[in-house]
Amino acid sequence: MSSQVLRAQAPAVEAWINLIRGHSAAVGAINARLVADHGLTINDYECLLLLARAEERRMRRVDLAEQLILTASGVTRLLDGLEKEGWVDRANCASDRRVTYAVLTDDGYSKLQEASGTHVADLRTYFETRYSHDELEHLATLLGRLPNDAADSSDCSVD
Amino acid sequence: MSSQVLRAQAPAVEAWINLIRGHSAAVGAINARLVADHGLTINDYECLLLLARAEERRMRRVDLAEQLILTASGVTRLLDGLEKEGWVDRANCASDRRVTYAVLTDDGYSKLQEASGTHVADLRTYFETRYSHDELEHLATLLGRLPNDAADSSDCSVD
DNA sequence: CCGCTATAGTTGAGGACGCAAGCAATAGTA
DNA sequence: TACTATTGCTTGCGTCCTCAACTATAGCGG
Repeated sequence: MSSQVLRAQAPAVEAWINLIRGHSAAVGAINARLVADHGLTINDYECLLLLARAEERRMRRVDLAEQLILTASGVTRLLDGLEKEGWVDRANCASDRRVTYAVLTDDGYSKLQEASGTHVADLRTYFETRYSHDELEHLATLLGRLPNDAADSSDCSVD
Repeated sequence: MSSQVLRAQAPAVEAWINLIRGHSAAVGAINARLVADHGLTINDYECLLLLARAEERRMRRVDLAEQLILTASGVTRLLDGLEKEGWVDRANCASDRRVTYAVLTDDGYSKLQEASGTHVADLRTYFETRYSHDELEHLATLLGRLPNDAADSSDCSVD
C-alpha cells in the first residue's frame, strides 16, 4: 500500500498526468500568442467563433455557456468584455422575455477573421510539429471520448 | 477566407478542441470527487505526491513549480495552504540560504495515502470505462509529447 | 386567476493563478 | 574587496472563473 503511493501504476494514471501537463502547456503557449497578437483569450475567440457559426450569428447565453463549458455567470462576464469592445451586442427574444441573445456584430466578425488567420496557423504549427496527420486524427478521436456522458453515471453515484 | 472561419478544418483543430473539452470534463469530474472526498485540489494532491516521491520527501519550491506547471508565486500560495493544514513544513538549505525546502510531514504522508485510495480508483474508473488498455497507453504516449520543448522553437519566433 | 416550480440571467464574494516588483543570497568578474 | 548579474522566494494587484443568492419570466395544476 505504502509503496503504491510512490510510483506510477496503471496507464490510466499516466494518461491522466499527461493530459493535465499537455493541456497546460498547449493552452499556455497558444493562449499567450492569441493574447499577444490579438488581445483575445481562448474563450473570447471560441465565443466569437460560436456566434459566427450560429444561425443569425446569435445565441442564447445558456447555450453559449454549455458550448464554452462555463457557468452562466462566467458567460455573463465573458460577454461583458466582448460587449465593451463592441464585438457582441444584446438582443431580446420576442417569444421569451427571460432570454437575452448575444449577437455577433460586424466588428466582432472582422475581429474574428483577423484573429483566425494567425490563431489557426499557430494551432496547426503547435500540433503538426509534434504529430503526424494520422496521429492527430487518432488523438482527436481518443480525446473526443472523454467528455461523453459516462461522466454522469460516475457523478450520480457519489452519494 | 470568410467561409474558412466557419468550419473545422485540419485534424489539428479537431485535436485542439477535443483537448480542451476533454480536459475540462475530466478535470471537472475528478477534481470534484477529490475535493468532496478529501478536501484536496488536484494540485494539492499532485504536490503531496511529488514530495512523497522525492528524496527525503522534500523539494525546492522552484522544482515543485516546474513539475506542477505553476509559477513561483503559484507554488508559494499552494504551499501556504498545505502548511496551514500541517501537511507540509519548511526547511532551510544549509548550502544555499536562498532556498526553502517544502517537506512532507508524516501527517501529509498519511493524508496522501488516505486520498490516494479513492483518487486512483476514480481516475482509473474514469479512464478505463472509456478506453482499452492499449488505447490508454497510446493516449498517454501521444499526450506526453505536448509539453516538450518544441514549444521553445515556436515561442522564440514570436518577434 | 393563484400559487409552484423551473429556467434565463445578473451580481457579490471569494478562490486560484499569473505578472511585475521587490528582497535576500549567491556567483562571477575584476 | 567591491560591483553586477542571477537565482529563489514572496507580495500586491489584476484576471478569470465559480458558487450562492437574487430577480424576472414562463408554464403548469388546480
